[in-house]
Amino acid sequence: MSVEKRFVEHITDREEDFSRWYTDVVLKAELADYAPVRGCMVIRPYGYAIWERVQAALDLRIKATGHRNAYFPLFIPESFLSKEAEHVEGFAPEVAWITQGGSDVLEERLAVRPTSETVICTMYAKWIQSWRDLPVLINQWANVVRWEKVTRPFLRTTEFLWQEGHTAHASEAEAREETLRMLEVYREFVETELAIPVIAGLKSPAERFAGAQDTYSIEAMMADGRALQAGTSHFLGQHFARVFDITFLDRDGERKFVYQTSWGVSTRLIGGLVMVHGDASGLIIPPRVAPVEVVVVPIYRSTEEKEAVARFVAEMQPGLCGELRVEFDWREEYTPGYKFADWELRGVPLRLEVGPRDVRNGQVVLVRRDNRAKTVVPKEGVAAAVRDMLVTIQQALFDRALAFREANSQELVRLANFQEMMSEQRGFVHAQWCGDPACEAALKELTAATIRNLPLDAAAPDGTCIYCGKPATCRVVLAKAY
RNA sequence: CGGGGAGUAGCGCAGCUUGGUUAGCGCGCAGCGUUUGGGACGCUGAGGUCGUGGGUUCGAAUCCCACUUCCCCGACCA
Repeated sequence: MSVEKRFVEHITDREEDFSRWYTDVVLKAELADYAPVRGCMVIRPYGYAIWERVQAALDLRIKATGHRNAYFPLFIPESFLSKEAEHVEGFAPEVAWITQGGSDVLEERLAVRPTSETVICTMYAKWIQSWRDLPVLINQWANVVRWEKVTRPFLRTTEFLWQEGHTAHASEAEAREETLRMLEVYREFVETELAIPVIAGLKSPAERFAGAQDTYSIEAMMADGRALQAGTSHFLGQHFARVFDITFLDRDGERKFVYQTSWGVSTRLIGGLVMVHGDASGLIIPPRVAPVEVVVVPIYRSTEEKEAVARFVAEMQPGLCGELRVEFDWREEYTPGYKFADWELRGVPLRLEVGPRDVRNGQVVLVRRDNRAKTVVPKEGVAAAVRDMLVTIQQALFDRALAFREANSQELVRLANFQEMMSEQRGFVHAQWCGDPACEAALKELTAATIRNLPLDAAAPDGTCIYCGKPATCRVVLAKAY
């Protein structure tokens, strides 16, 4: 029996059934639970604590790039949504409608926002008069509703939490710069805080956001080799400005339409976190977003031992608690072994064991969640050792995820090899493309994989389209996606 | 939205084919005692509108119809 198997009793085997493993972990680690409403979930305190850390870390970056938070209404009049044809068409199938308020049937239906472009644009038209009013850099943290047919906790739920940034600029260049700036903020944020390596790139026209001129995304590889879109940033051009009449008087005395962007990441990131770092024992949370960084598990038999351990822990406590998120597990009803498994399931990155032996030797045992490596450290150096180790774990998780992605990525030029790869195993395929949507659609039909994006850091194309064999115009990453 | 599977105690399941007394089992939960360095053990105990609604029947967890929710595989989306 493998080490993993010996330690795990209640979770579906990850290799056997990845989907069930995912659901088991989300439920058993108490990140979320199914709500009594179709497609909806309850984010439980532990899961919400992760979201709060994600929010805090991202909000800091959003503000550092000059944006401010605001809040727009949940309800959007139907007429607003209908104004931009492409936009409505894109969202129509998944909009929830309010037709009645109290006992009165509404004259105009209200959409529960699937995204807020239309309300925000309506307000921007009112607020923007002069070039002096630009740029407008606003972000909102909100819930949105999309009536999805198939739902899964965190990955796709009817209602989800996200942040949506909406900006307006005087020039195209400035708006394009903003679009890429925020994409880069997402890339850095996801890689630094969530330890998830991503590929930043341009979406193909077929995968573009409804109403956008260009859509960019960051794409991550899950442990089953499938891709997860972890964030998007859109250059909206003047589409919405024209429809919602957002104009300003420029320095040259001319009235012009603004250029806009929008960008967002959602609670889906938590699903990604689970699927990238988790293992057979459950969750592994990168230290920087972990609600609990270190769990202290005391070990004792007799009352005397318990008291000795308690004194020992109390002496360490000031050094630990100052800047670390620490949990002390003094529960009487569970054995240490149970607690080990319990906190591993919850993904706490570092465990600190203190038993009679450690008290005698003036030491503690540190156990890493990611590789279960044990280190004995003297009591005096505990806080420093813990801090160091958390940094190490954060990096190790990123490195492991990156190595996994590379091991499951291939550069392919022949269609047959692509089909073979997608049928036997999953992963990312780097290939070249002629840019014809017909080839893209045919590839999807053939392999179930889609063009995830056109990586920004890719070299210039120098070959032929993997499907039609004509000269390629770009390099793409293909994968089956969530 | 199409195809398949499922809903019985907090969780995992049996019972249903062939309707018939108080609907079982394991884990978990509560109390007490012994335990505690990788998911401890004993004893005692609590816990169920059998997903919801309707129908058939003297009688339904079991048979029939509708609805609903979840899971898996596809088509659509963050």
